[in-house]
Amino acid sequence: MQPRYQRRKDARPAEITEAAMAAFAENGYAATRVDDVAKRAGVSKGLLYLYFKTKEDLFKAVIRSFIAPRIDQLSNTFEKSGLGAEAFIRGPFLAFVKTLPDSPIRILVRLMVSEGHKHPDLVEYYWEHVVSRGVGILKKIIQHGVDNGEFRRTPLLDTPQLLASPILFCVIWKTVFHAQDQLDSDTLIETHVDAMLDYLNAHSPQEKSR
Amino acid sequence: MQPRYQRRKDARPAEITEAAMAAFAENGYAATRVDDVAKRAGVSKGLLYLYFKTKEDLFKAVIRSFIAPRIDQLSNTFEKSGLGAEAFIRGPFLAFVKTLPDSPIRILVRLMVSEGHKHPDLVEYYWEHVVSRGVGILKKIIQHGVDNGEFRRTPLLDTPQLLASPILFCVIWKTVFHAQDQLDSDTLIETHVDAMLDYLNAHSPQEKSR
Amino acid sequence: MQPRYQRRKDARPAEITEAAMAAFAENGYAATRVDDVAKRAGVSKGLLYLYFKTKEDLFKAVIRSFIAPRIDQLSNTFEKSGLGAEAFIRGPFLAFVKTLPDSPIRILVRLMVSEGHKHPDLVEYYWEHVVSRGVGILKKIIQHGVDNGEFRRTPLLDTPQLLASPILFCVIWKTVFHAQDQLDSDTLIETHVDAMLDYLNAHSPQEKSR
Amino acid sequence: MQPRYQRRKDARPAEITEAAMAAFAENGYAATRVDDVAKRAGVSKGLLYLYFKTKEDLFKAVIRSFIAPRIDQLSNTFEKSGLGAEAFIRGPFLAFVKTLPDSPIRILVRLMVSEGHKHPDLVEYYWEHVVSRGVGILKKIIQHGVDNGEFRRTPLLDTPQLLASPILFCVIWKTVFHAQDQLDSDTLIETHVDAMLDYLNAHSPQEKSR
DNA sequence: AATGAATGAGTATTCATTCAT
DNA sequence: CATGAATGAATACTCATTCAT
Repeated sequence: MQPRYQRRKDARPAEITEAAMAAFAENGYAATRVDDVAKRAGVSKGLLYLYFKTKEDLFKAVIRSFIAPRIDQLSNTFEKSGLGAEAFIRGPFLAFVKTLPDSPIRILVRLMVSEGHKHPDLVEYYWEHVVSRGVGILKKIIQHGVDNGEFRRTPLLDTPQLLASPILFCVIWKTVFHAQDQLDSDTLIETHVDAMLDYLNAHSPQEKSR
Repeated sequence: MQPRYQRRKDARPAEITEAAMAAFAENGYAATRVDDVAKRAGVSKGLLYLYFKTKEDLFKAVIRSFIAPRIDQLSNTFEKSGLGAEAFIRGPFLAFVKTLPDSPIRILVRLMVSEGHKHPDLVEYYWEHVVSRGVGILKKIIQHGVDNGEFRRTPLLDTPQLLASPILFCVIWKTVFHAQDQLDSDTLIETHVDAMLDYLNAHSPQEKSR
Repeated sequence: MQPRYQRRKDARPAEITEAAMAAFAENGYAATRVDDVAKRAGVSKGLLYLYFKTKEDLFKAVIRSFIAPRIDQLSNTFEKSGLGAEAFIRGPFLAFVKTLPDSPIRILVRLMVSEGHKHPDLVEYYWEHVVSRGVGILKKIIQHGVDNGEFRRTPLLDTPQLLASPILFCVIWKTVFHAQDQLDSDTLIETHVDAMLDYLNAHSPQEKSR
Repeated sequence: MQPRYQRRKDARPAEITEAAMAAFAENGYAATRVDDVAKRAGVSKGLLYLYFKTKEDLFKAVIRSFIAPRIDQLSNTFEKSGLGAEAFIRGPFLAFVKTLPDSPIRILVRLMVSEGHKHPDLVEYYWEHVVSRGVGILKKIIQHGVDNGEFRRTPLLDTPQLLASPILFCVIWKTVFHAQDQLDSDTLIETHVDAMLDYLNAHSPQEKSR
């Protein structure tokens, strides 16, 4: 009958979720009004409640919409690339990582920091699906470097997230100080990676006592 | 039980501010009820409003109470120490930095990330009084190392905050994933500093062309 | 009992305004609770705030609802009547004026006296739309009487509101002393008009030196 | 011991009452804060409550402080003057009446109109001590004029307050429209008195049927 | 499916009043 | 007498949620 309506039916949840993402990103959870989300999505409040039972429901849907399948992709890329650890880090890894500070992940980080406390299940969810896997991949890469003689055995094997730490640093810095400072995140990240690789390289002559 | 009248005008603001700090840290700005802050402080709502005109006022007082005078202290320490750059970084700097991830700064960071958006003046305040100064000190130390031949000339001169980036990383990580993971922030920070110093050291034979 | 949903968007504002008029009339602005207005209107507080952004908004709407279009009507009546000034004053004018002391204008007067101070824009509004026009009509009538020889030239041309002053007098008197005294406002007003016309009449032989 | 203190002790209530009068005049009863009154009076809130048990108490004291003993004085003046009714009205009465619209009575009127409703005892008090007596004096004067042949018998004998009605009119007008219009109350009152006397004069040839 | 009028519990803020000092 | 810190009840206003249409 009314294809216009039917065609949109499937898209509705996503439309609302996107509007909500923008709203939550701007104001945080508590300060975001459901009314506003509905208005942004061009939908009535009533309809919104048809798709999401509560405001919290909507919030969770927003957070979940961030699942980064690229994490697994990164893992695959590494295994299929046949590259050495350093080459992979300097190549695909660095390229990927440099895109993050200006990606929508900023929103996710902001929301997790602000609201994570109240939604432990979401934190758990992200930990399991994204973060711990990411850390696992990093560990695998470093281990691979050690195994094939590229890298020394360093404490980085126990805290591989150090390799990716500048991402979080840049995201936070940009989120908070965007008005005060234009951080050159590319350079910062590259420098960090350079330093890490120096540190990891087995041919480095210094004694790393600790 | 408690005497109704305590007549301790001077201590009150600090008492209230501390209670508010705890409350804001737990729930964020919007989700914190003034009523609760008053209760925590063992004070009536009315009294709270005698000292702070609005909830926002209170919030700002909390944030401002974080001024880290230790920043300047660090600067002084460096200049008076007579230590070389590396020695200073490995010594007093590292010691100081390792205390941060578990200090109340966690709260500050959380609040700045969650609510900074809404209070640009506070962000500005912190930028001016704390962050930009901190960055300045880092730069001065590195520059000193370059000047006296300890360090190579690297991009770290332009993004000195990289030296301190793990602090923010650890704070965020612990804030969000305290239930999932016990991050060994000491090791992470030490490893990072080791790596940075390797990278900076002039005697390092590699070409850092980048 | 009452259906929760009445869906009568159009009538709502007027219903609320009327309830508010009664409440404000009874207690004045500050002492009227929005809750009470809502209750009187048989409506929830929330709905009230859907139509009026603030309590002051509501107050202004109430005051504005008093616009007396009869003012202009009076002017037209005079011009179309073809009556002489005295005949008009003794006829339509007197009839109209006698209705006022017991009309809802009492409320308006009370509110303007009590709250006018705080709402200068409302006073201005009424001055412009009602009072100054009313004074203008009075002046026109008297001037007409002078022009066609009915009336002498008297100071009433400069203070024509004197002709209508008993209205305000009666309203105030009744408002304040309703429990102490039953003022016969009809007689008072008629007497006043009689006196004014005597005074105005050109054939009156006395010298008005003043 | 402390004559400074003791000397003021007696004056305190009056000082507070005056400050309160100013405050109530500006804002009305409900919108006046006891704090403000105390501050205006240069006194602590606690002391204020030592003299006046409640805010309402204070209000009543303010209102009562207005008792116009001049009312009785006017009555005496009339009886001792030996003047005829017209001469008295044109003389001492007019002079007295013309002072009123700009006297503090404005405040009293405003307060009675705004708050009288809530304080019937005050209204009663004023009715008995001031207003009904004033009306009585007016009636006596007019009656005297009738008795000695100066005046005709008119309905003014039943509504003698008409003679004084412009006072109230001017007070209200000035209170409400001070920003819009500079009413020449002297002229208005004089004109009104002229007209009333014309009307009252027995030698006036017209038939006053009503 | 879609709307938006209607609800009411919840929150910031004010201010008369008290009372330890 | 005098103070002003302290209280808490009262009140304007918001917003998630419901439901007749």
